[in-house]
Amino acid sequence: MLEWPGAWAKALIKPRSRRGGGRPTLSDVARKAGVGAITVSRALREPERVSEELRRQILAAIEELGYVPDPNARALASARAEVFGVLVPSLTNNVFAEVVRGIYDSLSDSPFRIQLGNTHYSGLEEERLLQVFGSQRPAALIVAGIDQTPTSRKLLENAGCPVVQVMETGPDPVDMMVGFSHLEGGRTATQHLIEAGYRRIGFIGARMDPRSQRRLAGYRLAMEKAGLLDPRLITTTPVPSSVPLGRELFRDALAKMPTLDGVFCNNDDIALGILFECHRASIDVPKTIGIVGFNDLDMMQVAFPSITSIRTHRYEIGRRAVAMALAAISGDRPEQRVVDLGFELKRRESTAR
Amino acid sequence: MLEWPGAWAKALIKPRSRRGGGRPTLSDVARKAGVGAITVSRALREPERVSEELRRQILAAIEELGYVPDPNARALASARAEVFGVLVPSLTNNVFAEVVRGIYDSLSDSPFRIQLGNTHYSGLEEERLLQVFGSQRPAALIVAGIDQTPTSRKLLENAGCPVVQVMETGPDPVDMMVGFSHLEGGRTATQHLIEAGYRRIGFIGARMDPRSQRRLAGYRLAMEKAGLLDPRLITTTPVPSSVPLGRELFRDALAKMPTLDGVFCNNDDIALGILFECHRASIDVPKTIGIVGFNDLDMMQVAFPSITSIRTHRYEIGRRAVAMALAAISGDRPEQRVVDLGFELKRRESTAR
DNA sequence: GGCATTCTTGGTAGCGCTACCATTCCAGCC
DNA sequence: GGCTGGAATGGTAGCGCTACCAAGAATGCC
Repeated sequence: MLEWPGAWAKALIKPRSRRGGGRPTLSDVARKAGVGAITVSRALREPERVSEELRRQILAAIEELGYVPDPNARALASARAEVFGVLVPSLTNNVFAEVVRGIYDSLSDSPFRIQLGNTHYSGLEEERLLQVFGSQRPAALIVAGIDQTPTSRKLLENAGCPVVQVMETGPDPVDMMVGFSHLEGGRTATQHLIEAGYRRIGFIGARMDPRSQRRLAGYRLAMEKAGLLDPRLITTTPVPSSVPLGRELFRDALAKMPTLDGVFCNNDDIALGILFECHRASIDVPKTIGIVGFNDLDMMQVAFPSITSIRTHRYEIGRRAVAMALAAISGDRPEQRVVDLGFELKRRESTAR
Repeated sequence: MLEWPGAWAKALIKPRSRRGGGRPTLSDVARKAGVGAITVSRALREPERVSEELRRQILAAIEELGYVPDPNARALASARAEVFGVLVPSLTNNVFAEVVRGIYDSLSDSPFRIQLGNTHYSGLEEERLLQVFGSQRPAALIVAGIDQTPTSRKLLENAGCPVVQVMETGPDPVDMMVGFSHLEGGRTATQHLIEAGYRRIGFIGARMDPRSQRRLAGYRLAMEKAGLLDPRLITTTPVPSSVPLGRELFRDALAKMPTLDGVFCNNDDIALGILFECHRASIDVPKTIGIVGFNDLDMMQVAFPSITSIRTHRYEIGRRAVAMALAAISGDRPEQRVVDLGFELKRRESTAR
């Protein structure tokens, strides 16, 4: 049955109903413009290699049909997706949100999409995401931090694309780095408290990720040098950071060491929690206690009293990372592979004794 | 030249050097497991349709080769990418960051990736991103807000996938909605101030996006009903919201209306800026001025005095949006297409007169 | 004028995967 | 015993695009 001659041919002729909603494809454009498909492809990707004349025709056809290239087909054919993979440990932490914003803003006018991953501060999760991202053959990878697990590091090295580690600088980049020294930041903050005349200076830190650990190391160095270091001055917890937690930790620290006269905080959330607790307990800032934060969120300058903090250039880190990756993609890898954007001590009322 | 018989055949045999770094493909797995390629594909996507025996062999081969499916090829062949498109107006606004976090957390164990877009509160940018996202044939779209332009709305309707509008509820969903009524939130906040005995209650708002407009509308309703409405009580600006801006706006409001005795703020950042300014100017909160914020960031409860705010369920909105989209994808579209997650008035010291 | 060289354009063959259909095999039934 | 129906498996033909190679046209040079 169905052995009549046309059946087989018919099946060949009908190109199978368009699976996707029938959106125009590159060859639709080519047909309309009266050129070969490959020429349309070129007109889109390397316009200078197509004659003025044809380019206009092709652009007109694209306009008329409302053609939009299929990124999946493009990625499959070229074995390279126009995607930046971005890995951050948190989406709600304002610091990373700003880095991500810098990345998005820098890439919004480019053909590149962004694949954002949240590692939840977990090395294992980072490995998993790197695996997933790698399967997409991204154009570049931007990862937060420099403390990748050996597995992650290998994945990054074999990614076959530019890699930028952000937020920190360090001695041994996988490829490129943009950030600053958290250790120096911690040292500077602590130094400032010491110079302002504080002596029993505590370190209070939540979510002690590697960057916080290095801030703590900077604190230790400064305190040690001044002969002020006392382990009881240090209060940390792995619990995620928040303003309410700052209050709790400050109470703990005070209970442990009632003569505390200054605190260098892990970050501004903690600092703010401490400030509020000082208000509540009628502890005078900066007279009785000096407070220094880290990151300098914009609320620090309007807090009352305004809070001294280490200003970090988060947005700029994101932008710079993209700029470096883009340069590497287009062939001229920047000769300076590790960029230190530094930080700035913002002296404010909370340490103006 | 090169006319010896093997030349042509050789070119056929050698499958052209692997364009991509030679990672294993589905047919490598199939060969290793001694089955057809399609069976491997099925074992991955519909395991129950493959016999126990083969499934084990295939899984072993996958393990051994370290095979990872290529999402681009998959998307191209099936005309459907395993991608959720997510559009938010801001990446740094804590509120949207929490929604996005909810979405990521809900999707982290699924095969779905997330394509995040930042509209910068611009309708035009939203249209552009919708166009771009649409070209990827996403599995679902999640967009913030209900005030899409007609073009955006059409793009959403023709997206050919589940669409969830989040953050707000409204009468006319494109497809599904999860959120709450900002108008009711504004009304409740204002009502609370009135009941607490405040009379010259100002509205202070920055970045007056549609949601803020509706909060303002709620404020108007409550004030009007109480016979307290006076246009000079309202201070707004299109400038992006921030804590420092809250301080500025409060000063403006006070200059305009020195007898102000309460403020309902657009959001918690503004409220915090006002609180700080009150401290600085020695204005007693809640005695001289009552303050109500919106969103209830966790710092509100530890501020001194703690700040009354409207608690919104941002994280939950993200999770719910994903749950609804996932249900729709798997065929059983939830019968309740508009989900109101409500809000909660958190009474605190800042309005405890 | 002949020939090499560059510029433009096109054809062909996949990229890695899945939709569609075909085939095989076996249980269950009249 | 033959037939139906379903389950398990496989082959084939693309999805929409680009890499690679080839060919023709235009240009330059001796």
